Amino acid sequence: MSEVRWLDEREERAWRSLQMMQMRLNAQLARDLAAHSELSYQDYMVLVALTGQAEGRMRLFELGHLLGWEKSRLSHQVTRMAERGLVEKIKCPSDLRGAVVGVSAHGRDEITAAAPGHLEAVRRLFIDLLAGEQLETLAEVCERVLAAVADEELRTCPPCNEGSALAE
Amino acid sequence: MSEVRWLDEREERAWRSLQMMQMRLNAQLARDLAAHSELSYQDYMVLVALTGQAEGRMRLFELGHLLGWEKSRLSHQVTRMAERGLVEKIKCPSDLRGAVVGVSAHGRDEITAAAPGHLEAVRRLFIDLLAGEQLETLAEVCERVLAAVADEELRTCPPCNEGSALAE
DNA sequence: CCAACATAGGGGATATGTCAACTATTCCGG
DNA sequence: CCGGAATAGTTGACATATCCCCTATGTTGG
Repeated sequence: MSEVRWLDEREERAWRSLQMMQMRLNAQLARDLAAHSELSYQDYMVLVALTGQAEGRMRLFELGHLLGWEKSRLSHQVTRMAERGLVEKIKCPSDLRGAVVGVSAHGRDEITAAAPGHLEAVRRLFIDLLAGEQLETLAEVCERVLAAVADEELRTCPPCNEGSALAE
Repeated sequence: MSEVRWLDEREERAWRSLQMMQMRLNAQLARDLAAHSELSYQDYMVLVALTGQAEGRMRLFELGHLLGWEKSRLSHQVTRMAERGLVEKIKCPSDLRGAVVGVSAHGRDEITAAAPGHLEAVRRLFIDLLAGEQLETLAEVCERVLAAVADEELRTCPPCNEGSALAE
């Protein structure tokens, strides 16, 4: 049980500005998307993932992995999108537990209309502000952190809660 | 009306990994906090802000600026926290429109108990994974983006909606 | 002093996220 | 071929966020 290592000035600055950026940037992009289309940011991400697939459709759990979403969130989201006619959901013939989601014609129209504006916003507020080297460093940082998080998710989530209770 | 400039591989990688990291890292930190304390991540942020103040209290709108939250969100959040006894809210004597929020004794206990564990998680999953230079670059990137977002917020939000309807 | 506007905050309706069951299949070892 | 574990997805309750409008004060120019 060692001393608490508080963040020093540089660490504090990086951590705080990252959190701030996340919140503000996402909020702004979401507002922008909402103002120029009928899609929420989440709708947009789902449609991007689907239209990137060969036939514009994929298994729900694959979509979940791709987006990094929990299955429950995805299920609710897809249900809502299906109600609005943005996607279609059918039972998977080869695995009766499963379902396949696909973009509908309407969904394609919406994403096609929204994508250029959104992309522009992403460039204006993010990509085009940064030098190539900064993008490079950023990606390395994110991937490093992502790996650590994935590692901890494994150790904490699925079959854990047993063996060694850390400090309880 | 120029061509759409899609993201190239490097840009795509940086943007995608950033979004992925945001989601996963925050989710993991929130889960960790929930598992080891009675506080949500949002509760934690409010309490950190308040305990950083001279008397452990501040005006609601100042807290809002500090956290970068919208007033409505903050109002709901503080109301809930007050119901749980984590903070106290009183009318501001010098400005009858306003309110002052302060940490309660219970709130102090909770954050004191939760802080070391959370800080450790932040180090384990983020800070300690990165070199000093990476932290430096990250902070610069975030601040640059933040400035652009703040700028756009000004031009888009408060007294806008008039003058030139973009494409409607 | 007053009218018009700005600011601080509240609150409801609704959209979305999270958690913890729960069902239906599929997979696997014997 | 069977029974148990794993997997895919759903669902309802509840927590939280956002939108938009409402009230009460302050502030200011005439």
